[in-house]
Amino acid sequence: MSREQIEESAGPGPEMEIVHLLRAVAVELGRHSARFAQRHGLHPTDVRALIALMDASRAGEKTTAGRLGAALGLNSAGTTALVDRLERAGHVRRVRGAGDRRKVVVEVEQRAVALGREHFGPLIDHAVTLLQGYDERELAAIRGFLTGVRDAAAGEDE
Amino acid sequence: MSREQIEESAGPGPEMEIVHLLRAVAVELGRHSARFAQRHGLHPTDVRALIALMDASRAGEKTTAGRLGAALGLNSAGTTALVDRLERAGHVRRVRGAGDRRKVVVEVEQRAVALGREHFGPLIDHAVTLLQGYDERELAAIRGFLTGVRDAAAGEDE
DNA sequence: CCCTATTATCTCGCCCGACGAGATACTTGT
DNA sequence: ACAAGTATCTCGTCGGGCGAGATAATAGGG
Repeated sequence: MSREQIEESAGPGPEMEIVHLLRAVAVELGRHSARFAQRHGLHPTDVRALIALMDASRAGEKTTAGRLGAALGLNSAGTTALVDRLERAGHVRRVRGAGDRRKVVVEVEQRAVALGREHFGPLIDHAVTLLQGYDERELAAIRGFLTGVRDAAAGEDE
Repeated sequence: MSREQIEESAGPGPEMEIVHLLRAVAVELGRHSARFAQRHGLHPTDVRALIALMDASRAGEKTTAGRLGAALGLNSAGTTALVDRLERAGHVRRVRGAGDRRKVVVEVEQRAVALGREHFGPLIDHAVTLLQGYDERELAAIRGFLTGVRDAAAGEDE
């Protein structure tokens, strides 16, 4: 076992402190989403779905029911139930595919976007303000670290 | 509306890019935990419980069933079921409280710690290696940003 | 020291999100 | 036009989490 590995597991080195900090951030962001969910009578999966839909929308892509379910790791039955819930709550609407009429495109209602902005806006503003206090090199470090961790977490297996 | 706010909502400014990056990191860390869960036949809640138990253990604290449930937002029935599952799978053991015999202390089995290290170790090593490439000022920026976001996400409401 | 109030956990019955299997509707290739 | 393939939906079931209440142990007033 190398010296570094011993330090990782045994002592709170300066790097490990940041690793735990990042985990804490992930946990708190999760809690923050959960509060949004509970406040609007949604389930965690519903929030994940809305976020996925808005991400796709921002990238200019249409999201079908199947693609949404796949992104969330649900099977077709669960996907139908999910879209049913979101539609019943007025957060999305089903639109039959124009070219391929088997498909169902799920579109986010403006009302849901507004609710999301209302809840996550202050936190985003706060983060942006924080970032405005750093210079280019510091921003590059933050960006580089986050990118590295994201890619490592995403690609590590399978 | 100020110039900054227009940029936040409308355009992908340099700050918003990092904000989305942070969210992506949170999502990927969640997926990574989910893979660990599925691989060992656990539910997301079980993983959260193990992490909470190990955090407490690292801080030298004994965790009772009640405290564990409160940390996860479960009621007593759910907590009992959770500890039942973890105990049946051999990840924890129940120990009757020494001083107060009503309490049940939940202790993590070494086997579970080893499984966790096996799964999360490589990712942690990768993050530590990344961090070793930055100087003090860059590390301070990363630490400062993460701390700020964590506190904002945790304290924003209620 | 006993009796009541309080605390910690567990048991029981229910709800509902997610799954597997299969039905239905539409499209594509021959 | 027909068979094979694809996208979504329906039905029955499983299981995590909840509310209500039972049980066991501690703490406090008389």
